[in-house]
Amino acid sequence: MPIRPEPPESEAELWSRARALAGLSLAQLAKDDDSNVPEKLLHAKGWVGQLLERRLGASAGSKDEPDFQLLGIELKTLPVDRVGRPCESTFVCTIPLLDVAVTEWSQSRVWRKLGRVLWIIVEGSRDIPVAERRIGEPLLWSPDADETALLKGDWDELTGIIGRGDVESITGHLGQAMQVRPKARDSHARRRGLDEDGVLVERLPRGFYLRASFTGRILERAFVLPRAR
Amino acid sequence: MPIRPEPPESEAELWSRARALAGLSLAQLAKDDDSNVPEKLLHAKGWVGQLLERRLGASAGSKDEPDFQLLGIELKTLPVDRVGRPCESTFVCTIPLLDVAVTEWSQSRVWRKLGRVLWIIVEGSRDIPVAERRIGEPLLWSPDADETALLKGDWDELTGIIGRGDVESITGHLGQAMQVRPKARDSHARRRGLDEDGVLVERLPRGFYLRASFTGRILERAFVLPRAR
DNA sequence: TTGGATCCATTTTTGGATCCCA
DNA sequence: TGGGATCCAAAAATGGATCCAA
Repeated sequence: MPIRPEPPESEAELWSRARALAGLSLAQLAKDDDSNVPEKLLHAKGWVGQLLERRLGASAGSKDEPDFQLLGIELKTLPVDRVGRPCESTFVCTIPLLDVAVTEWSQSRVWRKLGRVLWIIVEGSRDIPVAERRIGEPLLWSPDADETALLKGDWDELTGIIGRGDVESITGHLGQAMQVRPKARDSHARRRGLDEDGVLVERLPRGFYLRASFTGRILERAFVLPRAR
Repeated sequence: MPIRPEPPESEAELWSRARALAGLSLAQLAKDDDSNVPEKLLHAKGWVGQLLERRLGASAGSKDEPDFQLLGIELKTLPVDRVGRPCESTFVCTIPLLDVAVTEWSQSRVWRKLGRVLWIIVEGSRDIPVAERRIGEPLLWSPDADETALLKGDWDELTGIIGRGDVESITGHLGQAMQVRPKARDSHARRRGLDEDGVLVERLPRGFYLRASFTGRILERAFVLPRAR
């Protein structure tokens, strides 16, 4: 009897569901889900995220919409180390190489996804067995003015380069808060893109990712600084 | 030990392979393929075409290229009735609703596919058991001036309507040689298209098809008229 | 540390077409 | 009768991310 709730009908309902999970181990969540806890995440990289999607009633599937469609809220799990700092970057979305350059920031997939996010903190240290890792506090976040400016700045810089057909020159070093990195089955994967002359060519698929340093500051703002006041 | 040849390296090699199949039954082909002959094609609509792809060494898979990539030749099976007339229309390609209107005929997927076609005639009467249906003569065809003009005329008319956002007004009645018809899992399927104002909307996916009357004339030109001279 | 590489499940798309009722 | 509806297999794309060598 797996627990598979209907989509939450309000932000308050989603929030209350998320609060109720804080402190539970992944083993406890998996039991209610009738799914087996993998020993390692190497061959189950999306397992934690999908477990939480089911448990919280996310409804978007693989549609290009926020996970909670009714509420316009995106769900992201955020693995943290023992000190509470993110151990990984956070995938945002794939990059439509053909038209990202003619898309306005306000109409972009990045902005649509990041406008409102339910972060679920999860222990991510590799020396903790997956089953014993615990869910932390949830955080309902929208970027403030500073964060929005950072993201838009990176967006403009990176999509500008892509629009010039120079995506191959982009490395993960670019972007203060958000970077562009490969997002593919492997380094041989190819999708259609544009070269410097606007001609169709095959390119390695890319995605936008939030740097761990950026999500770390989000957590600090929410959990650390308020207490210090 | 299924027969799975390498792609043919010349038109002559492909032609010789195709000639060798004339007169064989589908059961005989299936035996060399280690595949079972379906009783009806209702739930195996693409079976004959894929059987011949494997047997002849087609290499494009589901890429947007001619089946014999090296040779620029498209493979099409053509089911005919007892009198040798096509019993079905022939699917050409799906229609990229977003950009077909700004594509030149000479750069179109239709022209790339139909520039050179290896037609394999197959008995298609429903009262002949699938296993007993026989392969007919192959035909290596390129459209002549008249056929090209017909196709380009239909292309210009149909893509013009689509470009105006009027795809919903198109029925299978339009087009002399080539028509536009639904190409989808069912009538509820939707893809992105443009409305009259150029706004993104969800539309039923469509494809280009050759009318049976058009492919019938191709066969007449190749097999009937020469003998009558 | 972290940028580049990779992994799984599921959905969507593509290419192969034929079915069937008004 | 043929235009609209539908069917399957396989490949590609998407959304979920973590791994690991330098």
